[in-house]
Amino acid sequence: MIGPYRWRGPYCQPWHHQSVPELPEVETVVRTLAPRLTGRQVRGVRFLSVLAFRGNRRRAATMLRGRQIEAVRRHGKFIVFELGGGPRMTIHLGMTGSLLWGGRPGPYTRAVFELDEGRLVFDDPRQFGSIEIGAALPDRLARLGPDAFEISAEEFAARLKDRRGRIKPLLLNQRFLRGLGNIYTDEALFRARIHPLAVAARLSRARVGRLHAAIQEVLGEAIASGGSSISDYVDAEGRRGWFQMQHRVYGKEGEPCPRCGAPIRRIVVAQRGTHYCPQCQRR
DNA sequence: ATCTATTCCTGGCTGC
DNA sequence: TGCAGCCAGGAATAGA
Repeated sequence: MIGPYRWRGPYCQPWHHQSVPELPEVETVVRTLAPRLTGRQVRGVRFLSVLAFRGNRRRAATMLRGRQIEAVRRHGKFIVFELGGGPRMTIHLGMTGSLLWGGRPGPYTRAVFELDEGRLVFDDPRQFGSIEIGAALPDRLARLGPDAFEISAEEFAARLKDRRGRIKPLLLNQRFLRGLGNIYTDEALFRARIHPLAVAARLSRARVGRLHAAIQEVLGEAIASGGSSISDYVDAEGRRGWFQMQHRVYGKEGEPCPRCGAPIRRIVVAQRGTHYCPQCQRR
């Protein structure tokens, strides 16, 4: 992995030091890649794994060949490639996906895009990521909720108002709000001092406001720390920016809460490891 | 609407 | 030391 660590595959550190690509990581990838990819022409595509692309790979390669990349943007956790005169392509990084500009294909490379200038390599050891092309795509993207980093406090409150589910599963639901994943959800709930199992509709106006602010704060800080090392990010060396965010609760079970000192607790919510301070985040 | 369980995958960790 | 088994989770899906 990255920074002070030598590349020995993506799992040199325990999980709680790992950043799964969520909104800020995808945003960083897009900001890095957009200026390099925009205007480039796809010369050819190789899919090195059956799982990387669900569908007819040969047809997909034909559809992509010769297309110009007109724009690269983020939609929630999806990376959207606007291709001239053709359907869109999306890449989702899943759990362990990464896109490397000019990278060399390695043991976990699932797809290689050869461009008129340069090359884009999609690595994904666990293969939870996916590449999609086709007509159904705009629909699928449109079904997602508003962007977690763009939604206003008013709209956020309005959307929460009649939801009877627990707050954490709701925040993870991409059709409710797009972009948050397990880690930043825990971090935002901690900052807002809200219990992950609190019923969404029953949160006070003040708490909803705090939660909205906490989400913006956490995502903003993470993007800023990712952005600060963008130039490093691009060389195959890595994802340094992804690890600069300091987690306060995620992966810190048993460690003292940075606010009150009580030991951080870990429970399972919606089949996800969930970290919170039982003292600061009351039900 | 909301909840739970299951599936996909693999490296690293645990425990015997 | 070796190795089986478990664990992590984004998202789709099925079923309650």
